[in-house]
Amino acid sequence: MPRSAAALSTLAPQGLPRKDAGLQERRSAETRQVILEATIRCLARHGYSKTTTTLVASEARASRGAMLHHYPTRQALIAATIEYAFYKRMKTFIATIRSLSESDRIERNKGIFLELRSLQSEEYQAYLELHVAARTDPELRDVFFPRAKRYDAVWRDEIAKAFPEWTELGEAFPRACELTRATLEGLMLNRDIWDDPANERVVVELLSRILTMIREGRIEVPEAS
Amino acid sequence: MPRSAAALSTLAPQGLPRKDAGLQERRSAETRQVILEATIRCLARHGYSKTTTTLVASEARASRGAMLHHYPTRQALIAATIEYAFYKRMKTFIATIRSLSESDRIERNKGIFLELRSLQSEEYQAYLELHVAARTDPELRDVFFPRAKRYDAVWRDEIAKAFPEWTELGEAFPRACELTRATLEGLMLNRDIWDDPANERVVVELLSRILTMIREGRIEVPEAS
DNA sequence: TGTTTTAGACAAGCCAGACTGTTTTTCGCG
DNA sequence: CGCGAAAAACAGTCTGGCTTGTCTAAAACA
Repeated sequence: MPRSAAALSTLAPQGLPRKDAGLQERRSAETRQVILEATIRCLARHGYSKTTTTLVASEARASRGAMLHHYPTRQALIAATIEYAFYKRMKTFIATIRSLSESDRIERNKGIFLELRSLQSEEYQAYLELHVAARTDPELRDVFFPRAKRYDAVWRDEIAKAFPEWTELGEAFPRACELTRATLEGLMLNRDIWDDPANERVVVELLSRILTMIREGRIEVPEAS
Repeated sequence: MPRSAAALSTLAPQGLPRKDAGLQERRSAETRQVILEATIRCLARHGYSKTTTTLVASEARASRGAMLHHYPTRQALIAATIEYAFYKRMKTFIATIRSLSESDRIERNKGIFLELRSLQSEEYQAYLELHVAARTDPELRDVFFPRAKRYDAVWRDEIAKAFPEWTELGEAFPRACELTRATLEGLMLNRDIWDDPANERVVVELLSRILTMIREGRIEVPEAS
């Protein structure tokens, strides 16, 4: 199976548990994973600035010394978490997409609902925290945005593979994807404020109809000028 | 002119400069405004957690003592900034909407582009910082969300007044508004990552076409179940 | 034994809020 | 009109708490 350069498999995080490995290495990798999971939880629940090395260690039930052994600085911890969080979210998202029946995927646009669910995961919450923090924190900026752009490329690539029937639409497809993601992310962002599940469902349903109409050519997507 | 309970005028922030007032009160109000502007700048440029009282004071060219005189705690400062930032952004947005020609407003959906520009203001950047921080900071949460919900009501009310020709669509109009805002906010959120002005324009143009089709009844908006 | 992992203490730095002192404005009252 | 006290605005210091990264030492493992 030929893989594009931006495939998900090209960026599996390093240093995580593998079956084949000495006892020590396995133990070490396990600790690292526990720490990364704890970091995601802290980011999602307490925000970026309150995700201190102390808090992460306690959340991971590890000593601070142990943590700083695996991730010498907070930066290193955050960098590893960025990769881990994105990879984990993307992997389950893709897997779920692949498990859809053809009619669910094509006619009922179930992908939207999966994306919406993916945006509710702790991994995305953590990702959003990092994203917003990166806008104003120069150090984090350098760590976050290059990775975020790579992940975006992976996302587009995997989506294209998962929805082959859209490809004949050409540029209309990526634009539809951007529209979808922007809308869903915006919807999630305002969720606590609008606070109306019924209306939210209607908007998502509306988006679904719009996508169908785009696919059927009943809404024309403009070309870049 | 009868005003609805949620009109913008109902929540003009207190304690800001007025022409009629004693010298002391005027001076005081001026200082407060300078401080609030500085806070917005700090939030937009450095983020919530780095917006310290010290930084704000220096940005406002005021002493820390002066600042703590007007806003005894950081909480108080933030609360005042929330109100000020929203009011300021909303006011210029509404004013710009009102200045549109009828054809720009109705046929060309210029409102979308104004909203998009509004989302690029420092006031919105600050607002986003506060919003995201409020999700994880319990104290800020109590201060932010009640206000944010009030502002949302104001926004809906003012939009309804500014686009009278949509009202006959009934519930389709607020849903279209939510779709628009979600999409534009999501677009702004991903701006640094997607980083492609041409594509962004296309998506906005697509959104514009969608809105036109909704208004003309060519896209049916589902009802809440 | 030698290396990896875990544990915990320490110093340096920063921030919020409390505090004291200073200057400017207001206003009552002769 | 003008003087003096009260109040408001402004300035800057101090302390306690928290965080980070470093460092030493012990424990687990190969």
